[in-house]
Amino acid sequence: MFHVGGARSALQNWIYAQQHGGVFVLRIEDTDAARNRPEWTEGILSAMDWIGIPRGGYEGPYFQSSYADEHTAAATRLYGEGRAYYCDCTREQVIARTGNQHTGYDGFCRDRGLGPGEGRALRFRTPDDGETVVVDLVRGKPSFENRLFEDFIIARSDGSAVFLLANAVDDMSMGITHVIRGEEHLPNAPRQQLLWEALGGTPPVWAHVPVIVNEKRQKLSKRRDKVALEDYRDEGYLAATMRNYLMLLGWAPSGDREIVPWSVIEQEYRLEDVNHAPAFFDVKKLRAFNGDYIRALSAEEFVAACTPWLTGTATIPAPPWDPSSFDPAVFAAVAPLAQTRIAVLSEIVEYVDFLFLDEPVHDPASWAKAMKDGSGDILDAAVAAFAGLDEWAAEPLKAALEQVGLARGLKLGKTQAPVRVAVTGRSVGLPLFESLEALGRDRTLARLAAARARL
RNA sequence: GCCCUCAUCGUCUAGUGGCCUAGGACGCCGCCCUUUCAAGGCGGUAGCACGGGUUCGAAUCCCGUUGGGGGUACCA
Repeated sequence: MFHVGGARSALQNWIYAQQHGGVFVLRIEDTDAARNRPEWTEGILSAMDWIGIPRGGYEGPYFQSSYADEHTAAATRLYGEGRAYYCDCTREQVIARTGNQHTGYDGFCRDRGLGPGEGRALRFRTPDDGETVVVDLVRGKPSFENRLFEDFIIARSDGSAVFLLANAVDDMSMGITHVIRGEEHLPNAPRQQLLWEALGGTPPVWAHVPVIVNEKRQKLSKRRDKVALEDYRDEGYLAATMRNYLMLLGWAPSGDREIVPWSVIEQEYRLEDVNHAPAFFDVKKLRAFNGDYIRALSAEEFVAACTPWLTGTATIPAPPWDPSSFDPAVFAAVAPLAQTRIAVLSEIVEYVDFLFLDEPVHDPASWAKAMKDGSGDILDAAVAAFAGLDEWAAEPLKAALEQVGLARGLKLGKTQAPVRVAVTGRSVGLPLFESLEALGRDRTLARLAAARARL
């Protein structure tokens, strides 16, 4: 699962590295073994590749868990230098002493001189005064009062390092100069910076980008929101749409433009220009963008783009028809008509299913609406008119049905309704006569007759 | 609670003291086109959170209020 917020961060890192001749380093932060699976990495890499960050285009992936020895060594060093101390307090004991769940650690073990041992975690001795100023590309120079930091844990009682320490150590050894990530990490920046300094390094430049929120203005969460990039991909959002839209959250290219080639974004994107407020992930707008991107495809590209939904893949469900009855030529003939009608690729199936199914799926509401009195007469007349056609093509079919309507004082819009439902099963769909042409004479006539019999 | 942070149409944004009677996009509404539905064309709706300053002049600068978001784990 690759979170859309993560995708946005990756894109931002990728662009920043490109613009400054740097390299984007991908590190999988898997220090919490209980919450990580090696196989998840492949999903992330392929999702990144899909959205435009090719394998090989970055350094890594590195796995944080494989540097555990370095992390431990750093912890030991910090302890040896008196920058950290062991603590055997449980959370409950701390709360009992402070009487408050939110006040943080009270420094109880600071000067107890405890050595390593069972049930003892290592805490970093934070400065008692002064302030830590972080250089941040999007927010300027946020400063934090050191006395407000609790002595946070840097190594668990089993000796393993936690995120804060592991990151500082890895960032230093990997020569990280810029850390571009979500705003939720802003409070971590000064702590990590303190660690960098304690370890003798020069802290990086940070960039904390506002989070993406849902309609309730809460940070997009895996639990309640649709956040997996793969889900959007499988629904039929184009990669180009996705990366364009993601970069537009909190930022806009020059001029009154929104849908722009990736090259423009690569050229103009500036973290310094990113808005400071959280942005709502608006799927309606995403859809609209995707529709635009789909319409911009050439006929060939559109057909190719639809293929996964026409055949099914490991992650995209197979269409409702028998694979052997799918005819690429027939699809190619109607594809341009569908191109202006769908906003996500998965919708292609319902537009063309009548061509490949033995029987069209009859939508009850459409049937009820179209098959009113007089429809039997229209169906009969249509069968008669169509059957006598020399050439089975859209134009003559249209002319024939117009005649049927003319004889009854009906506009084409009215006359075509029962025919459409009889043949396609639905009251809305592709232009009717082109659909009939693609379906063929025999099947059209058979469906018309079958519908007539059902009345 | 405490710390950090933010605030332009419903939403995403343009705007960096006069070009703003605030521009674009999505959404929504209407009209045109039309074999359904789309697409397309045209038009409309709607906003500088509030209160004080500073200034000849403030959406733009300062202060406060209110409201939002993030963090506050032996998670990352």
